Amino acid sequence: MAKNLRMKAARAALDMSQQELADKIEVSRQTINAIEKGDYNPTIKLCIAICKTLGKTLDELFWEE
Amino acid sequence: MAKNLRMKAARAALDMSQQELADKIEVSRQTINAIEKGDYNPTIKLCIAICKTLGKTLDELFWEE
DNA sequence: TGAAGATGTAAAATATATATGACATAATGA
DNA sequence: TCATTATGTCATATATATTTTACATCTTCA
Repeated sequence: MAKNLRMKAARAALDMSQQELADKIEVSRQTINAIEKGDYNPTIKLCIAICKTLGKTLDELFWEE
Repeated sequence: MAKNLRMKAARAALDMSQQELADKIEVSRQTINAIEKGDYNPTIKLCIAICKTLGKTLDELFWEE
């Protein structure tokens, strides 16, 4: 999978660290890191939690043409 | 998790059985059934494959308010 | 009737998402 | 210079998504 730069950008726009995002969603920092890096194929539930925390929708952060 | 009736409806609109959808995506029929039934927390990759096959987007089939 | 397709469901096995702990490096500020 | 924070990465362990096989019910059609 490719890097998720949209997620990284959305997080940066809120001045939030990977650790802060991980804490809010209650997952490990490594999970957030791996998703942004493109190593993981996260579950829809986690994606939705990330989207809500970052104020984005699934299509905005995770849709692929 | 709640039943995914939007997915069920989108599939029905294309007159596609769970088996046909499963074959196109290359997963088991039980996986499709479980997702529609709400038993599973599928991966984003699988959700995207389902969306593309059904002509919908992530927000249309999997977003939750 | 009864055969076949569609769906729901369950148990056991396998694949993989995620956690935990640890270490390294770069950037920043005291 | 040093301490701290943010990030990247790895190895091992655990939780859970998914497969496989199987069986049951319901509908529909020959």
